[in-house]
Amino acid sequence: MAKKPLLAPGQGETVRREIVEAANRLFYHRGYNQTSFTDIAEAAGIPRGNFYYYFKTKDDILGAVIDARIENIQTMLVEWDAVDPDPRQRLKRFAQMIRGSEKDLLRYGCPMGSLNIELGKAQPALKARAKKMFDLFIDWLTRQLAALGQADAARLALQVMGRVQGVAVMTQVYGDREFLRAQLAEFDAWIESLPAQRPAK
Amino acid sequence: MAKKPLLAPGQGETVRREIVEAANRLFYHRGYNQTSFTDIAEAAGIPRGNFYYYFKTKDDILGAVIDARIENIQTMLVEWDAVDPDPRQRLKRFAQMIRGSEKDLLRYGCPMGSLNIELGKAQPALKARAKKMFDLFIDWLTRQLAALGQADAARLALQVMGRVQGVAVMTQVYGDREFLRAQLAEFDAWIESLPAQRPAK
DNA sequence: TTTCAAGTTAGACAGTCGTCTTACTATAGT
DNA sequence: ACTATAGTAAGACGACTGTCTAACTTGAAA
Repeated sequence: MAKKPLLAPGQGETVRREIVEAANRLFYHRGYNQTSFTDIAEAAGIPRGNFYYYFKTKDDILGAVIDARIENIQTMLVEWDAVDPDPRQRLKRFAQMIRGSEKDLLRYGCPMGSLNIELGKAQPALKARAKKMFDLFIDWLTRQLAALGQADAARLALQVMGRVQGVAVMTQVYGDREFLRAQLAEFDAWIESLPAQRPAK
Repeated sequence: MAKKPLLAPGQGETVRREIVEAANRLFYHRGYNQTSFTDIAEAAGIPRGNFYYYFKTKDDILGAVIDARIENIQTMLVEWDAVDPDPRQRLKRFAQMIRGSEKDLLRYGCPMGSLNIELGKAQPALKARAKKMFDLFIDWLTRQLAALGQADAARLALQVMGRVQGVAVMTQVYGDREFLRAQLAEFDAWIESLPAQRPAK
């Protein structure tokens, strides 16, 4: 519900954002459980004590981080939809976005996948929230594939996402940028190969 | 080199094995960084103090766990090769193995993938060791695909492994056993579709 | 029977973790 | 000028972390 700490529409809102940004970065780079309050406070440039004013628990921070990621994804997807009316071009933009984060992918893997895997091991409540990031992409992919006339677009979207996740894992495990590029090229080709219209029944 | 703590060919070797087994299970279920010495000692049923006699650091335990996993994988692959001379049947056995760990996959993801992702974030030395588990499968897959006459078998093996990893991630994220089964069925079909001989040049 | 290494056990160690309390400063409305 | 409130800052809290020491028990060789 209320995202604000108590009832403050003041200046501290920017501090709060800085904390979330720092935590977001650290959770991605080191993992959630491997990031401490002290780490975040240092990265955000605020004393550790000030923390509790904005977030009561570490889980709260993760909640805020997930919310921020979800919002970022949503804005991104809305923008894609606004810029490209053609679902095929939108899908290509999706591949392009992955290319754009090549460097991070090699080092840290997929931010959604790695977080979900970490939380899935022993923090079911937190994982449930993190899963929503996937939902956004899956729904968006489903819509694009359906617009291209694909039957069973939802199932296909899951498959596509799975393929992307697999590529992300292998890319991080082997630190192989060529593999990533080749797989993305294949993905592009696959997008091209999709029929333009609903196939004749 | 020396796997034994000092120079002991005595009884404590079984205790050592129990520690490694308990750690192996816990690292899989909770993650490496999320498992404490105390956890392992409790699970292995030995007092915490006895630990240091067998392993000097936590990293040492992980090393032993990885070694154990590597040995398990190797024995498994050798057995597959011994039982089935046909590479196609061997590949199906690979799919069958994944089916057999459905329950664990749903809850904890792929033990190789999740460990590599966790260690890849900030423990490069340990990750390098964990990567060897992947190497075993990749090499084995390459051999089977080459035996089936596939050109560029190594690249294809990477792709297959990537696909499996992607399925594992999605399976854990969505806790969807039907998705896993469907994907494995498709994998089986793909294996069947591979040409029996080297294609005419 | 003595000896000595293999293996066991309890607990100390310093550091870090997430959490929380308390006192402080700044500022805007009255 | 006074007051209420938003926000800052320091540091204590008990629990837990990985590591390490030192005293102990066992069992077999000498």
